[in-house]
Amino acid sequence: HKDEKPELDPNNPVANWIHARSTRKKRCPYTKYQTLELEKEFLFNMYLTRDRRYEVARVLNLTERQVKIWFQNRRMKMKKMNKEKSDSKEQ
Amino acid sequence: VMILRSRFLDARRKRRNFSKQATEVLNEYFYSHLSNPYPSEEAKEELAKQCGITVSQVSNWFGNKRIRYKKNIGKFQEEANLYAMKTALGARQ
DNA sequence: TCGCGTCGTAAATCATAGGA
DNA sequence: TTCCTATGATTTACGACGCG
Repeated sequence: HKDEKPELDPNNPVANWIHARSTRKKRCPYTKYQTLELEKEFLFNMYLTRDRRYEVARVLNLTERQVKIWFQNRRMKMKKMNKEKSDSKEQ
Repeated sequence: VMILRSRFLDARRKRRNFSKQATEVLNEYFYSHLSNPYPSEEAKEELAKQCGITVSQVSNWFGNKRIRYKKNIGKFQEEANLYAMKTALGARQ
């Protein structure tokens, strides 16, 4: 499977499940300010240019990778919200 | 129609736990696929239909169930045995 | 080959439903 | 009513894979 397998015990039902690598950064909730600024930027444009990404990361004290991933996640959230909206309208 | 609509909107505002029957269906699938509890998109749609919830909610349920089960297998042992027995009895019909 | 896109998920955290 | 804990939803962070 994709992520790491910490267990090698074949009797462990969890052995073949997907597991996050131990090197993965622990999730760190962003501050209200960081989230608000990211949302404002997203409203301005759903996709970041290289320069905007650098600038947003600098101002919010996040890495460019974090900003890139935040936008990816935000687009997925928007997609999900749109789907739910259309699902509830039909039938 | 408007009643159903407003009921749905209310349900979104205030989360309700799933019905006992829905939880039953989800647990049956989970424990009978314990070595690979990752339902396909089609399976999720079928489960959603059976449970009267959305596909997203099915995904959430499996995500929560997998991590909570993994975090404390012992706590779920009794439940696991119950559904294993239920599956075994069902298979004989 | 790089680099950013989506998709599905892990794991942590949030919010609060519900029961003792 | 007042705590808790269980449960459903949301938020970060990646792995896998696609495409230009």
